Amino acid sequence: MTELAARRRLDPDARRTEILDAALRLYAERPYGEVSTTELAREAGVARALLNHYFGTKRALYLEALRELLTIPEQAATDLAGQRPDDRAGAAVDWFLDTVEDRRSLWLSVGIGLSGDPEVDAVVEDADETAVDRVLTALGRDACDEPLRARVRAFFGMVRAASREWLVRGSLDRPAVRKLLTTAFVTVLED
Amino acid sequence: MTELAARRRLDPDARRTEILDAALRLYAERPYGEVSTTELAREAGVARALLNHYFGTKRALYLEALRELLTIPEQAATDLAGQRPDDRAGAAVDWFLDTVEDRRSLWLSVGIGLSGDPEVDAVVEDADETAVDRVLTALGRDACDEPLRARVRAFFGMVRAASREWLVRGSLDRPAVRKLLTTAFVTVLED
DNA sequence: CCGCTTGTTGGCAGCTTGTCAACAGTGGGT
DNA sequence: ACCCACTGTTGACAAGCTGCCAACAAGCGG
Repeated sequence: MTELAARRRLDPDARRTEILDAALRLYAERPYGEVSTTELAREAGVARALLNHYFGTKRALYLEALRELLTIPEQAATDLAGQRPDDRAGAAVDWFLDTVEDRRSLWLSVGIGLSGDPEVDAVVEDADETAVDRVLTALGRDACDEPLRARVRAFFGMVRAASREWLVRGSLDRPAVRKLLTTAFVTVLED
Repeated sequence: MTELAARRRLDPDARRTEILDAALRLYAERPYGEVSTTELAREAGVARALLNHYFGTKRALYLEALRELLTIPEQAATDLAGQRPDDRAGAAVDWFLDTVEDRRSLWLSVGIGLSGDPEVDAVVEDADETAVDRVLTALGRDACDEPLRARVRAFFGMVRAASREWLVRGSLDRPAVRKLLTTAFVTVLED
Protein backbone atom coordinates (compact mmCIF):
# COMPACT_ATOMS: atom_id res chain seq x y z
CA MET A 1 0.00 0.00 0.00
CA THR A 2 2.45 2.63 1.16
CA GLU A 3 4.96 2.78 -1.64
CA LEU A 4 8.07 4.61 -0.61
CA ALA A 5 8.88 6.53 -3.75
CA ALA A 6 12.49 6.91 -4.74
CA ARG A 7 14.12 10.12 -3.69
CA ARG A 8 13.08 12.70 -6.29
CA ARG A 9 15.15 15.82 -6.80
CA LEU A 10 12.91 18.69 -7.88
CA ASP A 11 13.22 22.31 -8.83
CA PRO A 12 12.74 24.34 -5.64
CA ASP A 13 9.76 26.23 -7.01
CA ALA A 14 8.06 23.02 -8.08
CA ARG A 15 8.66 21.50 -4.66
CA ARG A 16 7.34 24.62 -2.97
CA THR A 17 4.09 24.50 -4.90
CA GLU A 18 3.76 20.77 -4.30
CA ILE A 19 4.02 21.35 -0.56
CA LEU A 20 1.70 24.33 -0.69
CA ASP A 21 -0.92 22.37 -2.60
CA ALA A 22 -0.73 19.55 -0.10
CA ALA A 23 -1.12 22.04 2.73
CA LEU A 24 -4.17 23.62 1.09
CA ARG A 25 -5.66 20.16 0.69
CA LEU A 26 -5.28 19.36 4.37
CA TYR A 27 -6.28 22.78 5.69
CA ALA A 28 -9.40 22.47 3.59
CA GLU A 29 -10.55 19.69 5.91
CA ARG A 30 -9.15 20.52 9.31
CA PRO A 31 -8.06 23.73 11.05
CA TYR A 32 -4.47 24.73 11.56
CA GLY A 33 -4.05 23.37 15.04
CA GLU A 34 -5.23 19.90 14.15
CA VAL A 35 -2.86 19.31 11.25
CA SER A 36 0.61 18.15 12.29
CA THR A 37 3.76 18.70 10.26
CA THR A 38 4.06 14.92 10.00
CA GLU A 39 0.75 14.81 8.15
CA LEU A 40 1.68 17.75 5.96
CA ALA A 41 4.91 16.00 5.02
CA ARG A 42 3.15 12.71 4.30
CA GLU A 43 0.52 14.43 2.15
CA ALA A 44 3.27 16.18 0.21
CA GLY A 45 5.23 12.93 -0.10
CA VAL A 46 8.26 14.48 1.51
CA ALA A 47 10.38 14.39 4.64
CA ARG A 48 9.13 16.48 7.50
CA ALA A 49 12.34 18.47 7.72
CA LEU A 50 11.83 19.71 4.19
CA LEU A 51 8.87 21.77 5.30
CA ASN A 52 11.14 23.65 7.66
CA HIS A 53 13.77 23.99 4.98
CA TYR A 54 11.36 25.68 2.57
CA PHE A 55 9.11 27.62 4.88
CA GLY A 56 11.09 27.88 8.08
CA THR A 57 8.27 27.13 10.45
CA LYS A 58 4.94 25.39 10.44
CA ARG A 59 3.18 28.69 11.01
CA ALA A 60 5.02 30.32 8.09
CA LEU A 61 3.87 27.51 5.81
CA TYR A 62 0.32 28.06 6.99
CA LEU A 63 0.56 31.79 6.31
CA GLU A 64 1.88 31.12 2.81
CA ALA A 65 -0.97 28.75 2.11
CA LEU A 66 -3.43 31.26 3.46
CA ARG A 67 -2.03 34.02 1.29
CA GLU A 68 -2.17 31.74 -1.72
CA LEU A 69 -5.78 30.95 -0.96
CA LEU A 70 -6.91 34.51 -0.42
CA THR A 71 -5.21 35.93 -3.48
CA ILE A 72 -8.04 36.68 -5.83
CA PRO A 73 -7.62 36.45 -9.58
CA GLU A 74 -7.00 39.91 -11.00
CA GLN A 75 -8.83 39.67 -14.26
CA ALA A 76 -12.29 39.42 -12.82
CA ALA A 77 -12.95 42.97 -11.69
CA THR A 78 -12.14 44.73 -14.92
CA ASP A 79 -15.41 44.49 -16.78
CA LEU A 80 -17.50 46.33 -14.25
CA ALA A 81 -16.92 49.65 -15.98
CA GLY A 82 -19.02 48.53 -18.92
CA GLN A 83 -22.13 48.08 -16.82
CA ARG A 84 -24.92 50.58 -16.60
CA PRO A 85 -23.81 52.97 -13.87
CA ASP A 86 -26.87 52.48 -11.73
CA ASP A 87 -26.31 48.73 -11.47
CA ARG A 88 -22.59 48.65 -11.02
CA ALA A 89 -23.10 47.76 -7.38
CA GLY A 90 -25.13 44.75 -8.43
CA ALA A 91 -22.47 43.71 -10.90
CA ALA A 92 -19.82 44.04 -8.21
CA VAL A 93 -21.87 41.86 -5.89
CA ASP A 94 -22.22 39.28 -8.63
CA TRP A 95 -18.46 39.35 -8.95
CA PHE A 96 -18.10 38.75 -5.20
CA LEU A 97 -20.50 35.86 -5.25
CA ASP A 98 -18.87 34.28 -8.29
CA THR A 99 -15.42 34.28 -6.74
CA VAL A 100 -16.77 33.00 -3.44
CA GLU A 101 -18.69 30.21 -5.15
CA ASP A 102 -15.68 29.33 -7.25
CA ARG A 103 -13.37 28.87 -4.29
CA ARG A 104 -16.16 27.59 -2.15
CA SER A 105 -14.56 24.74 -0.26
CA LEU A 106 -11.29 26.46 0.45
CA TRP A 107 -12.84 29.81 1.24
CA LEU A 108 -15.16 28.29 3.76
CA SER A 109 -12.57 26.00 5.23
CA VAL A 110 -10.20 28.78 6.06
CA GLY A 111 -12.92 30.45 8.00
CA ILE A 112 -14.49 33.80 7.65
CA GLY A 113 -13.15 36.89 9.26
CA LEU A 114 -10.30 37.54 11.60
CA SER A 115 -8.77 35.07 13.93
CA GLY A 116 -7.18 37.10 16.70
CA ASP A 117 -3.76 36.01 15.55
CA PRO A 118 -1.91 39.15 14.40
CA GLU A 119 -0.01 37.45 11.59
CA VAL A 120 -3.05 35.67 10.21
CA ASP A 121 -5.03 38.87 10.44
CA ALA A 122 -2.32 40.70 8.54
CA VAL A 123 -2.64 38.28 5.63
CA VAL A 124 -6.41 38.57 5.57
CA GLU A 125 -6.31 42.34 5.81
CA ASP A 126 -3.79 42.47 3.02
CA ALA A 127 -6.07 40.46 0.76
CA ASP A 128 -8.97 42.73 1.71
CA GLU A 129 -6.92 45.76 0.83
CA THR A 130 -6.29 44.63 -2.73
CA ALA A 131 -9.92 43.61 -3.09
CA VAL A 132 -10.98 47.11 -2.01
CA ASP A 133 -8.61 48.59 -4.58
CA ARG A 134 -10.00 46.47 -7.37
CA VAL A 135 -13.61 47.17 -6.51
CA LEU A 136 -13.25 50.91 -6.07
CA THR A 137 -11.25 51.44 -9.24
CA ALA A 138 -13.61 49.19 -11.17
CA LEU A 139 -16.48 51.33 -9.93
CA GLY A 140 -14.66 54.50 -10.88
CA ARG A 141 -14.52 55.70 -7.29
CA ASP A 142 -11.65 57.39 -5.50
CA ALA A 143 -9.49 54.54 -4.17
CA CYS A 144 -7.72 56.94 -1.77
CA ASP A 145 -10.83 58.00 0.11
CA GLU A 146 -9.92 56.41 3.43
CA PRO A 147 -13.36 56.53 5.10
CA LEU A 148 -14.86 55.05 1.95
CA ARG A 149 -12.30 52.26 2.00
CA ALA A 150 -13.13 51.60 5.63
CA ARG A 151 -16.82 51.34 4.84
CA VAL A 152 -16.12 48.89 2.03
CA ARG A 153 -13.98 46.78 4.35
CA ALA A 154 -16.83 46.77 6.83
CA PHE A 155 -19.11 45.69 4.01
CA PHE A 156 -16.78 42.80 3.25
CA GLY A 157 -17.55 41.49 6.71
CA MET A 158 -21.17 41.29 5.65
CA VAL A 159 -20.22 39.63 2.38
CA ARG A 160 -18.44 36.89 4.30
CA ALA A 161 -21.24 36.34 6.75
CA ALA A 162 -23.86 36.38 4.01
CA SER A 163 -21.86 33.91 1.92
CA ARG A 164 -21.84 31.64 4.91
CA GLU A 165 -25.59 31.87 5.24
CA TRP A 166 -25.88 31.00 1.59
CA LEU A 167 -23.29 28.23 1.17
CA VAL A 168 -23.14 26.63 4.60
CA ARG A 169 -26.47 27.10 6.32
CA GLY A 170 -28.56 27.34 3.18
CA SER A 171 -30.74 29.87 4.94
CA LEU A 172 -30.61 32.21 1.96
CA ASP A 173 -30.49 31.41 -1.75
CA ARG A 174 -28.30 33.26 -4.13
CA PRO A 175 -30.92 35.77 -5.31
CA ALA A 176 -31.71 36.69 -1.72
CA VAL A 177 -28.04 37.15 -0.90
CA ARG A 178 -27.57 39.19 -4.03
CA LYS A 179 -30.42 41.50 -3.19
CA LEU A 180 -29.32 41.88 0.43
CA LEU A 181 -25.73 42.66 -0.43
CA THR A 182 -26.57 44.94 -3.33
CA THR A 183 -28.85 47.23 -1.37
CA ALA A 184 -26.40 47.25 1.52
CA PHE A 185 -23.54 48.00 -0.84
CA VAL A 186 -25.36 50.96 -2.32
CA THR A 187 -25.88 52.52 1.08
CA VAL A 188 -22.24 51.87 1.96
CA LEU A 189 -21.04 53.59 -1.20
CA GLU A 190 -23.12 56.71 -0.67
CA ASP A 191 -22.46 58.79 2.37
CA MET B 1 9.24 37.18 44.65
CA THR B 2 7.46 34.04 43.67
CA GLU B 3 5.64 33.05 46.82
CA LEU B 4 4.43 29.52 46.68
CA ALA B 5 1.08 29.85 48.33
CA ALA B 6 -0.04 27.10 50.64
CA ARG B 7 -2.27 24.55 49.08
CA ARG B 8 -5.74 26.11 49.11
CA ARG B 9 -8.76 23.89 48.96
CA LEU B 10 -11.58 25.68 47.18
CA ASP B 11 -15.17 25.09 46.25
CA PRO B 12 -15.15 23.58 42.76
CA ASP B 13 -17.26 26.37 41.31
CA ALA B 14 -14.97 29.02 42.75
CA ARG B 15 -11.93 27.24 41.36
CA ARG B 16 -13.55 26.92 37.97
CA THR B 17 -14.25 30.62 37.73
CA GLU B 18 -10.74 31.44 38.99
CA ILE B 19 -9.27 29.36 36.19
CA LEU B 20 -11.68 30.77 33.61
CA ASP B 21 -10.84 34.33 34.61
CA ALA B 22 -7.15 33.61 34.31
CA ALA B 23 -7.71 32.10 30.89
CA LEU B 24 -9.68 35.13 29.72
CA ARG B 25 -6.87 37.36 30.93
CA LEU B 26 -4.28 35.48 28.90
CA TYR B 27 -6.38 34.97 25.80
CA ALA B 28 -7.00 38.72 25.83
CA GLU B 29 -3.34 39.20 24.97
CA ARG B 30 -2.35 36.24 22.84
CA PRO B 31 -4.22 33.79 20.59
CA TYR B 32 -5.06 30.25 21.60
CA GLY B 33 -2.08 28.55 20.01
CA GLU B 34 0.45 30.74 21.76
CA VAL B 35 -0.77 30.19 25.29
CA SER B 36 0.49 26.99 26.90
CA THR B 37 -1.28 25.13 29.66
CA THR B 38 1.74 25.81 31.85
CA GLU B 39 1.10 29.53 31.54
CA LEU B 40 -2.59 29.09 32.11
CA ALA B 41 -1.87 27.16 35.28
CA ARG B 42 0.66 29.72 36.52
CA GLU B 43 -1.73 32.61 35.86
CA ALA B 44 -4.44 30.76 37.77
CA GLY B 45 -2.02 29.92 40.59
CA VAL B 46 -2.71 26.25 40.25
CA ALA B 47 -1.14 22.99 39.15
CA ARG B 48 -1.29 22.28 35.45
CA ALA B 49 -3.05 18.99 35.98
CA LEU B 50 -5.96 20.80 37.62
CA LEU B 51 -6.87 22.37 34.30
CA ASN B 52 -7.38 18.91 32.86
CA HIS B 53 -9.27 17.83 35.94
CA TYR B 54 -11.79 20.63 35.59
CA PHE B 55 -12.04 21.07 31.84
CA GLY B 56 -10.68 17.83 30.46
CA THR B 57 -8.60 19.32 27.72
CA LYS B 58 -6.90 22.57 26.86
CA ARG B 59 -9.28 23.07 23.95
CA ALA B 60 -12.32 22.53 26.15
CA LEU B 61 -11.07 25.16 28.55
CA TYR B 62 -10.65 27.55 25.65
CA LEU B 63 -14.17 26.88 24.42
CA GLU B 64 -15.54 27.52 27.90
CA ALA B 65 -13.67 30.80 28.12
CA LEU B 66 -14.89 31.76 24.67
CA ARG B 67 -18.48 30.99 25.57
CA GLU B 68 -18.12 33.01 28.75
CA LEU B 69 -16.74 35.91 26.77
CA LEU B 70 -19.37 35.90 24.07
CA THR B 71 -22.30 35.63 26.43
CA ILE B 72 -23.81 39.07 26.28
CA PRO B 73 -25.54 40.56 29.30
CA GLU B 74 -29.28 40.07 28.95
CA GLN B 75 -30.57 43.26 30.46
CA ALA B 76 -29.26 45.54 27.77
CA ALA B 77 -31.66 44.87 24.94
CA THR B 78 -34.87 45.42 26.85
CA ASP B 79 -35.27 49.18 26.64
CA LEU B 80 -35.38 49.37 22.87
CA ALA B 81 -39.14 49.10 22.83
CA GLY B 82 -39.46 52.53 24.44
CA GLN B 83 -37.72 54.26 21.57
CA ARG B 84 -39.49 56.10 18.82
CA PRO B 85 -40.33 53.37 16.33
CA ASP B 86 -38.58 55.03 13.44
CA ASP B 87 -35.27 55.11 15.26
CA ARG B 88 -35.30 51.72 16.85
CA ALA B 89 -32.64 50.57 14.41
CA GLY B 90 -30.40 53.40 15.54
CA ALA B 91 -31.01 52.50 19.18
CA ALA B 92 -30.17 48.89 18.43
CA VAL B 93 -26.94 49.94 16.77
CA ASP B 94 -26.09 52.05 19.81
CA TRP B 95 -26.64 48.98 21.91
CA PHE B 96 -24.28 46.99 19.70
CA LEU B 97 -21.61 49.64 19.89
CA ASP B 98 -21.96 50.00 23.65
CA THR B 99 -21.49 46.32 24.30
CA VAL B 100 -18.59 46.12 21.87
CA GLU B 101 -16.89 49.12 23.44
CA ASP B 102 -17.50 47.74 26.90
CA ARG B 103 -15.82 44.42 26.17
CA ARG B 104 -13.36 46.01 23.83
CA SER B 105 -10.12 44.23 24.63
CA LEU B 106 -11.60 40.79 24.99
CA TRP B 107 -13.92 41.13 22.03
CA LEU B 108 -11.13 42.16 19.75
CA SER B 109 -8.69 39.63 21.13
CA VAL B 110 -10.95 36.74 20.39
CA GLY B 111 -11.06 37.78 16.82
CA ILE B 112 -13.90 38.63 14.58
CA GLY B 113 -15.89 36.11 12.69
CA LEU B 114 -15.41 32.43 12.21
CA SER B 115 -12.22 30.54 12.59
CA GLY B 116 -12.62 27.43 10.47
CA ASP B 117 -12.61 25.34 13.60
CA PRO B 118 -16.02 23.66 13.84
CA GLU B 119 -16.20 23.72 17.62
CA VAL B 120 -15.16 27.33 17.92
CA ASP B 121 -17.58 28.26 15.18
CA ALA B 122 -20.36 26.48 17.02
CA VAL B 123 -19.79 28.62 20.09
CA VAL B 124 -19.72 31.82 18.07
CA GLU B 125 -22.83 30.88 16.13
CA ASP B 126 -24.60 30.01 19.33
CA ALA B 127 -23.84 33.44 20.75
CA ASP B 128 -25.01 35.03 17.51
CA GLU B 129 -28.25 33.12 17.72
CA THR B 130 -29.16 34.50 21.11
CA ALA B 131 -28.13 37.98 20.01
CA VAL B 132 -30.46 37.71 17.03
CA ASP B 133 -33.25 36.62 19.34
CA ARG B 134 -32.74 39.57 21.64
CA VAL B 135 -32.56 42.12 18.88
CA LEU B 136 -35.57 40.88 16.95
CA THR B 137 -37.82 40.59 19.98
CA ALA B 138 -36.66 43.98 21.23
CA LEU B 139 -37.59 45.42 17.87
CA GLY B 140 -40.95 43.72 17.94
CA ARG B 141 -40.18 41.63 14.87
CA ASP B 142 -40.97 37.98 14.25
CA ALA B 143 -38.06 36.06 15.75
CA CYS B 144 -39.05 32.93 13.81
CA ASP B 145 -38.73 34.46 10.37
CA GLU B 146 -35.76 32.40 9.23
CA PRO B 147 -34.69 34.52 6.23
CA LEU B 148 -34.89 37.61 8.42
CA ARG B 149 -32.72 35.94 11.01
CA ALA B 150 -30.22 35.03 8.32
CA ARG B 151 -30.06 38.63 7.14
CA VAL B 152 -29.47 39.85 10.68
CA ARG B 153 -26.68 37.29 11.13
CA ALA B 154 -25.14 38.56 7.92
CA PHE B 155 -25.46 42.07 9.28
CA PHE B 156 -23.58 41.01 12.40
CA GLY B 157 -20.63 40.27 10.16
CA MET B 158 -20.67 43.91 9.17
CA VAL B 159 -21.00 44.99 12.77
CA ARG B 160 -17.85 43.09 13.62
CA ALA B 161 -15.86 44.41 10.71
CA ALA B 162 -17.06 47.97 11.31
CA SER B 163 -16.19 47.73 15.00
CA ARG B 164 -12.74 46.72 13.97
CA GLU B 165 -12.41 49.73 11.71
CA TRP B 166 -13.49 51.88 14.59
CA LEU B 167 -11.58 50.42 17.53
CA VAL B 168 -8.48 48.97 15.92
CA ARG B 169 -7.71 50.88 12.76
CA GLY B 170 -9.30 54.14 13.83
CA SER B 171 -10.39 54.68 10.25
CA LEU B 172 -13.93 55.52 11.33
CA ASP B 173 -15.13 57.36 14.41
CA ARG B 174 -18.14 56.29 16.38
CA PRO B 175 -20.64 58.59 14.67
CA ALA B 176 -19.52 57.36 11.27
CA VAL B 177 -19.83 53.75 12.34
CA ARG B 178 -23.21 54.44 13.85
CA LYS B 179 -24.51 56.03 10.69
CA LEU B 180 -23.09 53.29 8.47
CA LEU B 181 -24.52 50.47 10.54
CA THR B 182 -27.87 52.14 11.09
CA THR B 183 -28.62 52.69 7.43
CA ALA B 184 -27.39 49.21 6.60
CA PHE B 185 -29.49 47.74 9.39
CA VAL B 186 -32.60 49.45 8.11
CA THR B 187 -32.16 47.95 4.65
CA VAL B 188 -31.48 44.55 6.19
CA LEU B 189 -34.69 44.69 8.21
CA GLU B 190 -36.81 45.61 5.24
CA ASP B 191 -36.21 43.48 2.17
C1' DC C 1 34.16 8.81 -14.78
C1' DC C 2 34.87 12.07 -10.82
C1' DG C 3 33.52 15.65 -7.72
C1' DC C 4 30.92 19.53 -6.29
C1' DT C 5 26.68 21.88 -5.50
C1' DT C 6 22.51 21.56 -3.22
C1' DG C 7 17.98 19.27 -2.67
C1' DT C 8 16.70 15.92 0.73
C1' DT C 9 16.54 13.06 4.81
C1' DG C 10 16.98 10.62 9.57
C1' DG C 11 17.60 11.51 14.14
C1' DC C 12 18.29 14.42 18.25
C1' DA C 13 16.82 17.95 21.89
C1' DG C 14 13.44 20.68 23.96
C1' DC C 15 8.86 21.57 24.90
C1' DT C 16 3.78 20.56 25.22
C1' DT C 17 -0.31 17.93 26.56
C1' DG C 18 -3.09 14.25 28.94
C1' DT C 19 -3.04 10.74 32.57
C1' DC C 20 -2.42 8.55 37.00
C1' DA C 21 -1.25 7.44 41.42
C1' DA C 22 -0.23 9.76 45.50
C1' DC C 23 -0.64 13.83 48.77
C1' DA C 24 -3.31 16.76 51.86
C1' DG C 25 -7.27 19.93 53.27
C1' DT C 26 -11.91 19.47 55.29
C1' DG C 27 -15.89 17.92 57.54
C1' DG C 28 -18.46 14.08 59.95
C1' DG C 29 -18.65 10.27 63.28
C1' DT C 30 -17.17 8.45 67.65
C1' DA D 1 -10.07 15.71 70.64
C1' DC D 2 -9.11 12.07 67.53
C1' DC D 3 -9.61 9.47 63.44
C1' DC D 4 -11.22 8.56 58.96
C1' DA D 5 -13.26 8.90 54.55
C1' DC D 6 -13.96 12.06 50.84
C1' DT D 7 -12.19 14.70 47.38
C1' DG D 8 -9.64 18.79 45.82
C1' DT D 9 -4.89 19.14 44.43
C1' DT D 10 -0.33 17.99 42.88
C1' DG D 11 4.22 15.94 40.98
C1' DA D 12 5.89 12.89 37.75
C1' DC D 13 5.56 10.04 33.62
C1' DA D 14 4.60 8.82 28.65
C1' DA D 15 3.49 10.06 24.12
C1' DG D 16 3.60 13.39 20.55
C1' DC D 17 5.04 17.55 18.20
C1' DT D 18 8.31 21.08 16.36
C1' DG D 19 12.82 23.05 14.96
C1' DC D 20 17.55 22.05 13.95
C1' DC D 21 21.74 19.86 12.23
C1' DA D 22 24.83 16.83 10.33
C1' DA D 23 24.81 13.39 6.89
C1' DC D 24 23.18 11.39 2.36
C1' DA D 25 22.56 11.42 -2.63
C1' DA D 26 20.72 13.27 -7.22
C1' DG D 27 22.03 15.74 -10.98
C1' DC D 28 25.32 18.74 -13.56
C1' DG D 29 30.11 20.56 -14.95
C1' DG D 30 34.72 19.15 -15.77
